[in-house]
Amino acid sequence: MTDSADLLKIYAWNVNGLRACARKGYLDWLHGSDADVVGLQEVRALEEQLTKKVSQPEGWQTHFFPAEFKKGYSGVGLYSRKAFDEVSTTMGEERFDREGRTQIAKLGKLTIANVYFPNGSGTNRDLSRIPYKLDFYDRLREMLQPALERGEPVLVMGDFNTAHQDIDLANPTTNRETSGFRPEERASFQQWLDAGWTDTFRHFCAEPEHYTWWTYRGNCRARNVGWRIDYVLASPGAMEFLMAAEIHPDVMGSDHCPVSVTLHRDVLG
Amino acid sequence: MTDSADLLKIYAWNVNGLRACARKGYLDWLHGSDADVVGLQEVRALEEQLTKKVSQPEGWQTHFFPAEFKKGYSGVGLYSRKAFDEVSTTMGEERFDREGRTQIAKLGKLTIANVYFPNGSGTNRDLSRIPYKLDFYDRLREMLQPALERGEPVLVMGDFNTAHQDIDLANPTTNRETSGFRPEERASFQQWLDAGWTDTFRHFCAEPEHYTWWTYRGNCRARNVGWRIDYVLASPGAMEFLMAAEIHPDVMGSDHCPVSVTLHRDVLG
DNA sequence: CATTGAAGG
DNA sequence: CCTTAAATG
Repeated sequence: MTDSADLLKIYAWNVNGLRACARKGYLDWLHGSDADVVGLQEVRALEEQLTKKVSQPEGWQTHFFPAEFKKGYSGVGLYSRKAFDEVSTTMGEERFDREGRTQIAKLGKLTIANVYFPNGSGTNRDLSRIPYKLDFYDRLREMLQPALERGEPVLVMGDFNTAHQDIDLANPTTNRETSGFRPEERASFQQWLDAGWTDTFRHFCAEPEHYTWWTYRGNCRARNVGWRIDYVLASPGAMEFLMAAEIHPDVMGSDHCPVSVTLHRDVLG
Repeated sequence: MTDSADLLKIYAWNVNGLRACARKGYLDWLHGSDADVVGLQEVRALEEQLTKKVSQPEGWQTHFFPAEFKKGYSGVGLYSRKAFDEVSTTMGEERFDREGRTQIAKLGKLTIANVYFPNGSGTNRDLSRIPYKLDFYDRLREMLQPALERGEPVLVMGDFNTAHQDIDLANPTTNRETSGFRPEERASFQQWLDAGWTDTFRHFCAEPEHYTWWTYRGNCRARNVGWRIDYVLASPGAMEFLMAAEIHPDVMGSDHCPVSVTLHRDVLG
């Protein structure tokens, strides 16, 4: 029998600007949540631009990794009730590291990669950033693969900016050529699964109409015209401890909603 | 005896972005007002960016003159219940005309110059735009002087971006070096009076603490820490018909408030 | 402390 | 449709 004290709940949320999200109640959500760890994407702020209540909330350990080449762009952040043993941010390539996209944290034996994968759309709504996005997918996967193969528990979570299959977006047909659902992007996502990672939400739920992002345009969220582009992937070593995977569409504050996994605490070793 | 049907009421208002001002009730003010003519400064929009209710309100004739070299910058607009006989916008120098600062309208014999005088502060909060501002003052004054000397009724109204005397701002001492109250700017304003123009508000009111602009910072408007930088100047030919000059500090929607003059309708000839 | 456009999403 | 920064006031 497992009671809640034995559980570890981990969230990933693209907040689309933490300052804006904070105005809409981020701290209420955080303090009221059952989260042990929260990974944010698109923080879009330097730590010093945040209020102290947001950057260092009572009862939480935080780490921020902003983009260094452009203010207000990208950026990831981690919150944990218990201090991480280690947080690293390098992918070994300056072109990835400078965009504030990746934090890899250790909590006991568990590795948590909090990631904001690149958007494939370039400056003029073109597809010019797709090669960078695919390279990023490859580099991170190659980086984490050894730990997976050693049987370690690893989570890769965040905004992948790709819907995997037709079931993962409301309008697959009209979006076949749209960045985020193009064949090469979907194939790149598939490579993670082929390499042994599990899409934790799909592990528990085969139903359609579960999305994590809705454009602000045209009232899409109310109509649930969305995309599932935020995921928690788990290595086989983490799957042994996986109790649940959820999407939280009722949590407001961003155009994305949080996603989560619940693990048995034994995953920490 | 003069009743209200014999009066002509003319307003000038720096709206600090007409789209923003419209969100805060500009049309309610306009339709509820006793204005015959309204001159706006800092419209900061092309006519096609305005809603039709704002750009062509029922019962009003309108003319807009935007800056042509930068979107969202400067721009003046005129509203009149009765059609103008003529509206011209050129000062004869491209460097002035391209910034959308001046409309000179004729209503019968009355000439109304609706003007957004340049701010003296340059890009880096420096004083680099003061020479341009002073040249603008000179050019417009020289342009209008012949009509004044012919005895015609002329009004020059709008945001002069200069407080004339100590009485015209809450903190004269600390602002002696600030653009808007520097000696050379005040002298340039004084030249209008020396040339025969009357500061209509001061004609009726010698009291201090009457301001037309308050910075949004630090709750200055509630504390009435402001500047009188919006004026209606009248030629001797207009002064003959002047009944009142007012400041309307209770009209909200901008960091400036409207100013007005009331003339006898005989000024139209 | 506001407004605006631009880039990015 | 929304966030952010930069220019401007």
